[in-house]
Amino acid sequence: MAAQLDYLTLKEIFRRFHEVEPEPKGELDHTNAYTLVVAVALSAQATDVGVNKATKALFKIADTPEKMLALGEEGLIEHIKTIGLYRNKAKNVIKLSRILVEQYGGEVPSSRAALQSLPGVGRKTANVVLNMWWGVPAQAVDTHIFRIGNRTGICPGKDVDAVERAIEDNIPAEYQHHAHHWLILHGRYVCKARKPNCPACLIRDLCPFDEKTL
DNA sequence: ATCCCGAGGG
DNA sequence: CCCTCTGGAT
Repeated sequence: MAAQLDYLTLKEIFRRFHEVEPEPKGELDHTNAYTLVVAVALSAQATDVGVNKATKALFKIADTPEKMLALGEEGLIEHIKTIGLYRNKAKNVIKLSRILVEQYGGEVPSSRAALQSLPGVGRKTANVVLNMWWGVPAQAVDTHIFRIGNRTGICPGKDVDAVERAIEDNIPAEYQHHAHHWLILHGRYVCKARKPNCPACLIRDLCPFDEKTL
């Protein structure tokens, strides 16, 4: 676990991220708050490319909780069988849809507590929805952010909660809201798990990892 | 700590 | 073959 980078280094790192990509977006396809929740829930331990492939047809016939309930668990499974963990995910999406209809008037709630009470929605998924849909500077720590946070020292921590705190406590306030997407895209395309592409890295000169592996 | 679990890459 | 992918519930 790399040591926490200092404030000025972090400021320079995010200045560069912002310069290259002022408005970073996620890559999970969705058409409304409901399909966003479902897409993020489906994305656990799966690639967004794989999730998008499955939800393309699914969201054409079930882009509301009511329609998802009409489709049913078995019908849903047929659409998401190509995604990992599909049995648990199908059960959760059906249960979650029923709760949205019965307790939230078919709408997606805007509080973390309400989101996290939904089956299949934990802290990470709730934070993604809060950030992307409700504009809250919530920090969802996924596999990429946990890895590169520790590898680079941008936001190190022994578990995801510690990494989330490292982000909130150390990343300059003006970059908090978009930090999630800058970090995840950097982790996905450059600072990859297996073969990090250090020569193509925007912050190579500020990273403690590269010099050890050259 | 363990289970869930298919697709894609190396 | 093995590893990784925007985790969550038990």
